[in-house]
Amino acid sequence: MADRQWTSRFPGLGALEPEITNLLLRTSAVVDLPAGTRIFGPGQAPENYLLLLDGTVRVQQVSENGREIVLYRVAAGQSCALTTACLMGYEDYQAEGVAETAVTAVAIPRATFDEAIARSAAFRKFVFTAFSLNVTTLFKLIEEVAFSRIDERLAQRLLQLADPSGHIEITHQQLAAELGSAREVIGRQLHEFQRRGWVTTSRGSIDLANREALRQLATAH
Amino acid sequence: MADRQWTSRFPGLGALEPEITNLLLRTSAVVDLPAGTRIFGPGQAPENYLLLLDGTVRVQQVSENGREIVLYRVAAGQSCALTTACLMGYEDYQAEGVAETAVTAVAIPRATFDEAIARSAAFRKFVFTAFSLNVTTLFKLIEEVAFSRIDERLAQRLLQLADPSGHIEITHQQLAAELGSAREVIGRQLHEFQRRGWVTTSRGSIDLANREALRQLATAH
DNA sequence: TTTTGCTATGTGACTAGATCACATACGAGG
DNA sequence: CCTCGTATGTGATCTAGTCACATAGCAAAA
Repeated sequence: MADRQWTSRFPGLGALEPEITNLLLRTSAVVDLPAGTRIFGPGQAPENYLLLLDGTVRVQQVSENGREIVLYRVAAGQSCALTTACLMGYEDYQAEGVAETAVTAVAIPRATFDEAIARSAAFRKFVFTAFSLNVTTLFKLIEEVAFSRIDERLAQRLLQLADPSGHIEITHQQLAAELGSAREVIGRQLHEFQRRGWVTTSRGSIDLANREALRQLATAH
Repeated sequence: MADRQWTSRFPGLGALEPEITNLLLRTSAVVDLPAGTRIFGPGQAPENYLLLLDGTVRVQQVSENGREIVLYRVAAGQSCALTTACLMGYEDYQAEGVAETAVTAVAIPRATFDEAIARSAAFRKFVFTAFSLNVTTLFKLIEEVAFSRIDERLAQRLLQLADPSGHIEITHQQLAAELGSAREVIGRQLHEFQRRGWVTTSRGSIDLANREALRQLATAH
């Protein structure tokens, strides 16, 4: 099957040494996970290094008092950098990873991962670059949470979550959990967006009516 | 001089392969940086992997509109994980690192770093563990910024910054930059702490008068 | 069809924190 | 003692989060 050749689907893995490619293809499994699967979380350390072939994984932080904030998403063609961190440092993170859609992923066992890291400069570069990119997004997130207005962050997130037709299936509560805010706040902001004609809302979904206006607000500083 | 043997001052580097230890000792320089030195920042990528022998480095995020927040500190005996990230991913971070005190550090050139990573499992583990630990602190920071009260965060930071006698040389403005808050807010909180007899303040410095009370507030959730 | 019940959303009052515009106060150097 | 830069104090106002509770949409059961 085509998945035998999955290494070619990751730009950084194209130039891999042949014996490393073979090692990866031989010892890794391609797995399918249904939407909603909890991939890792507190008390559930990931056992494999995951490369996403299809679908998206949402990584979120849940605080003691039940409040949530989405840290980042992992899309097809990316590796789950947090998984990396866990494998590297044997750290038990508080964050959890959830399959947001049905997910197809390559699961590289730790032993293979360690061996590939040890033997291949190209593989190291691939892993580190992915990891490093993610730290950058965390820095941006800290800055946004600390200094950005909630309406800007909401506009930005709506644009990010919308499908090509501008539709989003999401509740106010879920949007609040995206941004680490509160349901009422999101509701009021959406109300204002609707008043301005930028979105239309209905129970459980939102449609973008004026992406340009939202984009302008999102990039306003 | 004693610094020839600096590898022994990092627990994770004690069990290093002898030829790797030699490589590190041979090609790395021990450098002294005065307090206030900007070690890396936007447009100033670090050229070496730094291991701190003495002093502390403050890593902070500065936003476009000039607001600041301290991301973490690197203390003696630790490596600068962000430097790591830069070396790994060739990413240009927005964050900047500043020597908070006079700093003595080992500067490992990139070539040596790459070689040690390639050849030594122990060195990899040392680097990755340090990096991974730091991601954990970033997650905690995100949670605190998003969900914690400013008085709790201030109490926590005062305890962290105080010297053994409970004294801190710092202005309200600097404390605000520590926490990503505003000077007036810090001033009002300190006023309240003082009213309760937990601290005494004077121009440019603070003294802790009741650490236990501060600790209790800091760990309240 | 009507009822029931769960979930989503709306709303006002209140609190916390950030922002703005100033007013003072301190302390080193002239 | 005076001056000036920096640090701190303060009220008004705005934004966002919290709390308590009301209402609305929708689907399954009666």
